[in-house]
Amino acid sequence: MLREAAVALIEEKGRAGFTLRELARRAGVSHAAPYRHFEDRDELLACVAEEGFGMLGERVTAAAALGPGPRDALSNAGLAYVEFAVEHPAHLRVMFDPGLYRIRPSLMAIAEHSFDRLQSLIVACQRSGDLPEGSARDQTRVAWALMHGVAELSISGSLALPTPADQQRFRAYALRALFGEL
Amino acid sequence: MLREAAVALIEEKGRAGFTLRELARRAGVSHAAPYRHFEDRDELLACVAEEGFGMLGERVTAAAALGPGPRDALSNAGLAYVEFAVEHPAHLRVMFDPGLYRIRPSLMAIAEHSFDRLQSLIVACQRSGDLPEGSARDQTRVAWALMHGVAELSISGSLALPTPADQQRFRAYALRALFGEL
DNA sequence: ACCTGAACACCGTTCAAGT
DNA sequence: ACCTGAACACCGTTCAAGT
Repeated sequence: MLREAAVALIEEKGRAGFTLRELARRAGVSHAAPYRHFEDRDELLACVAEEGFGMLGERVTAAAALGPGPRDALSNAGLAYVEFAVEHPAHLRVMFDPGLYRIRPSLMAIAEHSFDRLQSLIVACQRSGDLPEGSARDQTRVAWALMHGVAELSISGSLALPTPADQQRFRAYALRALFGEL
Repeated sequence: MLREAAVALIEEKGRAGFTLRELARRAGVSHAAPYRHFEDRDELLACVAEEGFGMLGERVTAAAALGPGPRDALSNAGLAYVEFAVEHPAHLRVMFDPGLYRIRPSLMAIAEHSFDRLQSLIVACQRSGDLPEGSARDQTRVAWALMHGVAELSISGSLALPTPADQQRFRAYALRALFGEL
C-alpha cells in the first residue's frame, strides 16, 4: 500500500525529506504512478493524517475505558495520547502540520471529534468532583495542550532524557503530575 | 538583512514553502548570492533559530523579573513564552524543527541555557513552598511541556478559538490554571 | 570581498500515449 | 482502469568567471 510506504519514508527521512518521487522509486513504479491513486502530494499526506486521527482515537478511547473512575480515565487517555505520538511520530507530525486544515477542511471535523471525546472525559471529572466547575471547553483545551506539549517535546528529543527508559519514566511522571492529582 | 527577509518569507509562505531562491529574488540578487553569507539553507535557518532563542530568553527573563514572588514569576514567564510564540510563529517553528539539533549541535547548548533559566524559577518555587519537593529537572520539563503545548496549539490554530481576543483570553486562562494555582 | 550565469541533480505536476 | 516517458517550471548547490 502506498500510504504505508509513505509513513515509512516520513519516519526515515523526516517530514521535509519526504518526496513523491522517492516514494514511487521505492514502490518500483514511475514517478507519475502515484497520481493515479492520489490527487497530489497533499492528499496523500491528508490520508496519513486521517489514518493517524483514527488510530489515536482508538487508543485513547481504549485507555480511557480502563478506568477505574473518571480521574484515572483521563490520566490513562493522556498517557495513551503521548505514547501514540512516541510510537508514530510521523503520523503526529503530519496530523498537526500547519496549513493542512486549510488544504483539507474535512480533517477539521475529524480533529474536532477527538476533541469532543476528550471533553466528555473532562465533563465526567467535573461531575465526580475531580475537576472544578467551569468551562468544559477551556479545560479540555488545557488538557489537550498538556498532552500535546509532552508529546511534541518527547518526539523532538528536546527533553534531554538519555535512554528510552528515562523517557518513558518521564512521560508517566508528567501525565500523573498533570492529570493524576487534579 | 537577509535573516529578517527569511523570517518574513517563512511567516508568509510557511516553513515548507520557504525557498532560498525566492529569498534571493526578493532581495534583488542572484540565487547564488546568499551562499556568500550563509554556508547553506540549514545555516540560515539555524541563525533564525538562534535569534529566536535569544529573543525568547529576553522576554521570559523580563517577565519573570516582574514577580512579585516565585509563583507569579513562573506564571509570568510561562505566559511570556506563549505570547512570544504567537507573535513570532516562524521563529518558534524553526527553533523546534526536528533534526535541527543534529545539524547544528551548537543550538543545543543555547536551548539548554533557556531550560536552566526556567529551572531556576522552579527551584525558587520549591524553596518558597509553591511547588512540592522532588526532581527540579522533571518539574522543569513538565512546566516546559505545558507552555510549549499551549504555544503549539495556539499557533497551529487547533484550539478553534474564533477571535484573537478569545485566543488571548484562553492563553491567560491556561497559564493561570497551570502555574498560577500550583 | 562580493556577485553572476551556467550547470547539475533533484522535485511536483501534467499530459499524450500506451496496455 | 492503470501505468509510462517526456516535458515544464521549480529547487539547492557548485563553480568558474567577473568587479
